[in-house]
Amino acid sequence: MSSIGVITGLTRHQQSILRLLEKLNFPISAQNLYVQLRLSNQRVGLATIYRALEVLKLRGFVQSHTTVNGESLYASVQQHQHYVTCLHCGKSIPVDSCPVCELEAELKQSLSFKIYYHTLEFFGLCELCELRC
Amino acid sequence: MSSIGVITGLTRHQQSILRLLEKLNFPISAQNLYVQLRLSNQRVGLATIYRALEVLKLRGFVQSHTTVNGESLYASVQQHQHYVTCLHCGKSIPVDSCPVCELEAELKQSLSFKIYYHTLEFFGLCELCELRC
DNA sequence: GTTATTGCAAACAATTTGCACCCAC
DNA sequence: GTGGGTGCAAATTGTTTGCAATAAC
Repeated sequence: MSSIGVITGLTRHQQSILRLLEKLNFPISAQNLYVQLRLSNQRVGLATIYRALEVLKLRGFVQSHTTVNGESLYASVQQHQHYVTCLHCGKSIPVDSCPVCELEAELKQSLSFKIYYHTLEFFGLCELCELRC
Repeated sequence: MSSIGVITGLTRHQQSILRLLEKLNFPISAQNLYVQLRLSNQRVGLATIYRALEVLKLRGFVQSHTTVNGESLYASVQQHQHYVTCLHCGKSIPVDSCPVCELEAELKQSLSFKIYYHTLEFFGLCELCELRC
């Protein structure tokens, strides 16, 4: 399901942030989103971005996770991409397959929760850091 | 693999924090760990706890994730427990099965990363919040 | 006109850092 | 004694809040 196109009940900033996240194919921080939007000459405040991301998360359009250095990264749930991340240097590489979707379908049946999406991430050490540690 | 018992190269606080996390069967915040340790009359500073958790994460003994309200929770990787979490109220319920371990084994073979553990979480709305939203 | 949204700056809170002290070896 | 480990307090930083100005309808 693509969310591209106008979605009712979203403000203009919420719309443009969602568009941008859907266009990007990698997770991005709020601060970085702020820079991007200002560069494309949109007059927007950082607080608005945080408020918009909050709403988009609550509505199930956007997901976030926290990096090794404590920063939150945001991405469209459409991306549905998983990563292997190095605990030491933070380097991430994408993982192609996802064994979770089947289970997700089951849970949607069996639980009273309405499930929007899932996150899956592998952690370890990359080749370089393994040598260094 | 149980880590209970003395692990070489860990300081006393790192040891006791790891023990505590292994004894608890739920994720806990650093601040909360601080309270717990002080209650069991250990003289320890909050900074030490953050430093210890950092080391334990780097060594692959402990994993963390961020709650809906931006707080980091820490858990022993032994727990290997996944959750469905409500985006609105933050309520979490555990998920029994895990379809990921097989893929993890594959990745360990095919990637140059040394993988310690994975995180998997489902997000959505619980029954109550779905009605309220 | 009325109401929700926004930008800005100030406030907040979790986490990190600096540094003197302490403990282990 | 020497080195790393530690507690405390101060500093930092990502995020949130208060509020007047602005946009939406």
